[in-house]
Amino acid sequence: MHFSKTAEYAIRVLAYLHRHDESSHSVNVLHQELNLPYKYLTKMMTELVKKELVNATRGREGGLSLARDASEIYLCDILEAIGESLEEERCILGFDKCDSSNPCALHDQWIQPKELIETMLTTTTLASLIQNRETKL
Amino acid sequence: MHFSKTAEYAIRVLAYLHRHDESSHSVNVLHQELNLPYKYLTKMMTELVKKELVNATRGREGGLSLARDASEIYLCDILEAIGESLEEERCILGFDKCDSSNPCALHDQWIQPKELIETMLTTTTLASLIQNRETKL
DNA sequence: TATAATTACTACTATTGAGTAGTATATTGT
DNA sequence: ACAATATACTACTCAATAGTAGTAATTATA
Repeated sequence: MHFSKTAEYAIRVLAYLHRHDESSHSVNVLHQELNLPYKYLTKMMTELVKKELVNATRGREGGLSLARDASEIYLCDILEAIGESLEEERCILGFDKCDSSNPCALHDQWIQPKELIETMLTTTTLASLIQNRETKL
Repeated sequence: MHFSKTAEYAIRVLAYLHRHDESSHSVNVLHQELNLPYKYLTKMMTELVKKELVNATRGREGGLSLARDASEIYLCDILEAIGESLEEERCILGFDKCDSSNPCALHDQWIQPKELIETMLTTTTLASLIQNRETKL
């Protein structure tokens, strides 16, 4: 019941790019500032570029920056981009079809936590993440 | 953001044992009734026996049954038994120390969903799972 | 006592997520 | 032009979860 490493990394990197959006940043800088594995990051960032969440410019003085306004990048967009969509329909016990008219044994108990998680992921933007105070990235 | 297969299987099996607690049931029966992989089940059940959630009797006419009253087996006990404890302290972004005085960027947003999940897992018992209506296992 | 039915044990294979290595390609400053 | 600094690509290794195979140990019943 937690995010994948990749999800952790992606959220932290994108939040960093927003918090320091005065310029672009190389993978090497992100690697050092956020203490994330360099090679793994390059791969992940290439993916985020393909999914059009991030702009990349090659060559000397190149680097990475957000492709959209931070107020328009939702956490669910990030998960989607790394191939971990919300799976809103997925049953908590793994059944193919599970709804209130044909529920699994855990259906009722899972409704509330599930909805809070979904609300959190679909309403939280990168911009809202860092507005109030200094937090760890 | 979902349970492991092992967690799904364990919850379903234990709920089944409760729902049909007039007798014990062999792994073979559980395998057929719940459509779970036989060999994988034997391994998992052996583990649940060691963790004293399940009683096993060997030999002909043997089988498996709940070791405690279903009203005293909480979902978090099941997760604990299969080696997936709640990790209440674990930070959603993976930081070692993360609390309200030194929060990660997602700390505030994660508090509510996290608490609802924990409440669900620490208050839901096997007995409460199946009391009202017929649900899928 | 032999047999069938059962759990328990040891040791594999398969798949996936995480991480590494090496190199090709692009861009900019000198 | 060239060197330095970037991203992009291909192909690995490593670790954990999921699942399989074979067999040993146990026990009730015929």
